[in-house]
Amino acid sequence: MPTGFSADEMQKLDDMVEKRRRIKQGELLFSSGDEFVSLYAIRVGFFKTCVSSEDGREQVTGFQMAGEIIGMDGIVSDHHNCNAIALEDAEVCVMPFSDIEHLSRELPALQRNVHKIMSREIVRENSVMMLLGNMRAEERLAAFLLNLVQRLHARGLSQSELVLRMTREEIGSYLGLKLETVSRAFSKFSEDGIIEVKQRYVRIVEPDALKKIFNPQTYY
Amino acid sequence: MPTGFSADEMQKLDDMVEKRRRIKQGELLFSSGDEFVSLYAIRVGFFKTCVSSEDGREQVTGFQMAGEIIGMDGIVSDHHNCNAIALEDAEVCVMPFSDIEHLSRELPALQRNVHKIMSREIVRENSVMMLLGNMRAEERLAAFLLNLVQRLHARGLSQSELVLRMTREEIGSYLGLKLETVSRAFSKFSEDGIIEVKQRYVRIVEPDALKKIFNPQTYY
DNA sequence: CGCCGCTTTGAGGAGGTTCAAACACAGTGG
DNA sequence: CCACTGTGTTTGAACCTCCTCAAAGCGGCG
Repeated sequence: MPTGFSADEMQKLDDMVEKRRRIKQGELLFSSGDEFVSLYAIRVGFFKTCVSSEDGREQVTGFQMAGEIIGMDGIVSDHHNCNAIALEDAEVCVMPFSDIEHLSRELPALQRNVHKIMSREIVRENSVMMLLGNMRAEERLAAFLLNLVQRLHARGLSQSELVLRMTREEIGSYLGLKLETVSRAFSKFSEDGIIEVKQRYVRIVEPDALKKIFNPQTYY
Repeated sequence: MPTGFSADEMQKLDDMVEKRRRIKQGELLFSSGDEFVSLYAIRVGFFKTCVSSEDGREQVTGFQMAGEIIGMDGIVSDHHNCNAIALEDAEVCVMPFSDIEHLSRELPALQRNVHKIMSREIVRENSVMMLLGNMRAEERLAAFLLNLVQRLHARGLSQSELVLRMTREEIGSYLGLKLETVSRAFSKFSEDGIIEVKQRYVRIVEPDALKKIFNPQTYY
């Protein structure tokens, strides 16, 4: 949240986000069909969101980490349209959406923030569509790794090392690939000396090579 | 827009949407990088939105018709993140976003509406991700046709006949397929007697067959 | 230790892409 | 009026990437 609020306003914001909820690894924060009541701000932990078709196919629609907001899919129909699952033990702030709407009528900065968060999600999904529609397997994985490490770095973590919170299958689902294809791409990057991989641990040795794979043209 | 506004409120809404803009076929309503000022409500016509990567690949992110809102991609960064191109001569209402934010502080129903519109876009993009990540070519085209005809029907048009406003290439870009693959899928549906196709004209002869292709499980 | 979930690797196959050529249709101008 | 042109579409054949199926390997945990 940006600053620029008075003490009184901060108090109201604090009241809104006072409620916490813990979710253990593997448990659902909410699932498709649940009544929509609140948005959730992730305090600690790592989530995936996924939708499933009636015939049982699953699509991971995003991975969310501390500081990010989830649940906006529920606003349109007053019911959630995806599942949110904790990939590690997690804690969220429960923010009742009616409170958010009420408060953001008084606090233009909060209103603007809510709009930006939703717009950011729209833009993110646009770039995932680009990924899924136009890119080859290795380009997708390169983009995925670069995005993850960039977000982790913004949270004070390393920009070259990370521990994946999700399985190859979940990465594959997000990227529109099978788990074997993801594994092969990891192996290829490793053989080429671009990354070091050991199970969930990944170290990015040649970030520029990764960027070049993600976006070839820029480097011609 | 839903009703439930007083006469005074309606006047304010009218003032906000008074400004119109005409866009000829092939012209841009806005393009990536443009400063974000307004959302646009389509009054007449048909648009596509698309993003392009630095190496020139294009991804159509959506097709929008009369009654739908575009431009929400611009909120997050105060600059648009995609191009909006008219696929036929069109007219839009220009709705300055600062006015929208100002008014929606006074009108909870408007505020709620703005939130729903953005949430709807997020949910729509989720289902496109499912399409791109999990479905085969014919399933994608079936889903696309069913979605189009359903939206047209909601506007009082036929639920079995439509004239496509976009090329095979644009459909392909949206669905993550090449234009030849789209063409072949049309031909296949036509051979199977599911649809009749003549260039841009399409008649859905067997909607149930199309639904079955889109979602096999439901019909087992 | 031995089980279980996850990952890696290989071989073969399928769906979609690429390249190429012919066709349909609308608009233009002789 | 009709040939001419350009854009968009259809169809075919060869190819390539990714998927499928299968088996083995790794690592954590009871």
